[in-house]
Amino acid sequence: MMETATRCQAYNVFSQACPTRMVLDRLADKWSLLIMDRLRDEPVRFNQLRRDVEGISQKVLSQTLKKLERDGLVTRQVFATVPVTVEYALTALGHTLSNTIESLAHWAEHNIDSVLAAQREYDAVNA
Amino acid sequence: MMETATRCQAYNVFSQACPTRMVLDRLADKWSLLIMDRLRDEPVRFNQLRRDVEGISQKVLSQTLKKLERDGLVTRQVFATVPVTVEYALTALGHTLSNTIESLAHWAEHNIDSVLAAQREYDAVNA
DNA sequence: GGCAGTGGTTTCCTTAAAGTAACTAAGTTA
DNA sequence: TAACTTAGTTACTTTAAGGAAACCACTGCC
Repeated sequence: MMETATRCQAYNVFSQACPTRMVLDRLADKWSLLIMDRLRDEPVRFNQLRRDVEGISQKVLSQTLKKLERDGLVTRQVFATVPVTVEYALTALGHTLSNTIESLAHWAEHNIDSVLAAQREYDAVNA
Repeated sequence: MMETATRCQAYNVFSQACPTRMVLDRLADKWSLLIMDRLRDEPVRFNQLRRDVEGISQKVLSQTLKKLERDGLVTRQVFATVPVTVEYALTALGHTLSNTIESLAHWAEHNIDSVLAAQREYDAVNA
């Protein structure tokens, strides 16, 4: 039986049944955060997204967008132009999450040098 | 040739060579964020961590802790007790990151219901 | 001597995520 | 008519992550 979000919070985030952990699991893939970050400032079309998020394949982009749409984080809007235009954008819910994602990105930008230094030091000691 | 963090920031986070993306990649596994969240308030011993973070195996816990230690986010301290005690704790760097992790966890706690509702609606439409 | 507890490592296997490439469809241009 | 664009899907393969179980060393306890 699934616990409610409230119960989960009252117990612990580390429980397997906790929905919070489900969300964390969902975002912890290779591309979701990157895509949401790209959508932060403006709606972006499929192929533009594919060009901007370097290295992602058509298949995985499509899959990931579908998941994000299913989770209510992203909208998909089709325009009957020729060729057809499909625009992806963050929902209101998606925008509330993107603030956190941005702070994660900021952390990475500001601390990447410390992380790389730590890695070098660790590797030197554990040669 | 590896770009510097500054160059990366000036260009874009979405580039494959960007170190920021390396950090995002590293954190986007199944357990890292969860472990760091558990270490947030106090140092925790190996087996305690294993019991608290439900579902993680001994091997994966050990691997993940090593990665976090290598990245300079977690320290490992051995006490010569019997049986031996090994305590894991966040570094100063790790603490700066844990604030962001906490906000991610908060987001999940507050919005899980919206996400689940969106999923139900999506599944109903795409039956 | 044998079991318990600590904190791991090693091996083997399964599974899920991701990559590659080819294919579709609709319409526009040359 | 053939090629190009958009936005995908499908089939197949590869890779990486994770899980299961057994093993190690150390020592105290009974």
